Amino acid sequence: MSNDEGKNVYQQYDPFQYNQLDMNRSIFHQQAAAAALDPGLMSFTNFFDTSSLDYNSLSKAFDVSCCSSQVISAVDDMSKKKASTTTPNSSVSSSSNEAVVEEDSVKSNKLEDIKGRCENKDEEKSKKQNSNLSKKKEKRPREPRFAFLTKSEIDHLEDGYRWRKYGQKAVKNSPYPRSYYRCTSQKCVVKKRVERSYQDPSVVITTYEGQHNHHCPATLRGHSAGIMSSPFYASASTSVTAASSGPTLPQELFSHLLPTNNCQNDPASMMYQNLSLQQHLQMPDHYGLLQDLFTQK
DNA sequence: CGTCTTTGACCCGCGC
DNA sequence: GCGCGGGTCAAAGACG
Repeated sequence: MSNDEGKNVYQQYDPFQYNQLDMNRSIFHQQAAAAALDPGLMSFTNFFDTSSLDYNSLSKAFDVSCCSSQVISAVDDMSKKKASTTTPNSSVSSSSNEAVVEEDSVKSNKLEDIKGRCENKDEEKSKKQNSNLSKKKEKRPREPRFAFLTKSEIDHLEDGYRWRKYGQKAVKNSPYPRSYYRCTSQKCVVKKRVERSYQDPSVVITTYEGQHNHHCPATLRGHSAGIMSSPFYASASTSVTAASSGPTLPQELFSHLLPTNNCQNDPASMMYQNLSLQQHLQMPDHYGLLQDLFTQK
């Protein structure tokens, strides 16, 4: 690694500082590693296909734009909802962030409104509702959300964190249910939804909401700890240039996505080091991993 | 016994 | 106002 520029690139990201690290980036690594681990999983081949993705939005959604904690929406809730009525699971569009902010204040007003109305309800129900409302009093802004499309037989992909399933719902127009998971770590409010695409049952749609405020738990089944170390694309450093020499991929994006290479003592990590990003980009048979990303108000 | 999943009920927002 | 769909709660059961 004689390239100073590359050095700087690596120094921008320390995979062991997960409490500082936004989830967006880590999930990217995890999914990437998962894709490398399991040949049944998708690679990033079409991830970088420009047909449907704006890389500005992409980099923002992954919070790769340095220190921004705010994820700019690629798809807000309303536009997503409308799109999903016709083509659920496949909508990709963009919207203004201002509109999202505006929706915030409107909703908070509505909340107050609803709170007032609920006061008149009967005792038993109001008991429960009051507890719910009191929770909602603390105007908890919706966390940014983003989704992954992953080709996998497994519904719930290991991503390094521990999740507790708290719900499952049938999805309209789909024979496959949607599962709701919450991060088991205390004070961590990250949630994720997992559902299978009805259009392509081999594709799992995982939607993350929020950012982990803790380290990735070390007590992972199997190899996930290694995945979390994210050495996966260590050798991709040499591929970045090639990848970014493509039509649209900004090197900056890659530089933020690439982890530092300080996990060499992790055997599980080592196996990824021979996989370059370029290799993945040259696998045309693989389905695109990330196709849709969006935030909600 | 602690942790996790299952599942029916419930709440809420939205469109009609 | 009503019905629908998404999201959440929480009791009960399964599991290690």
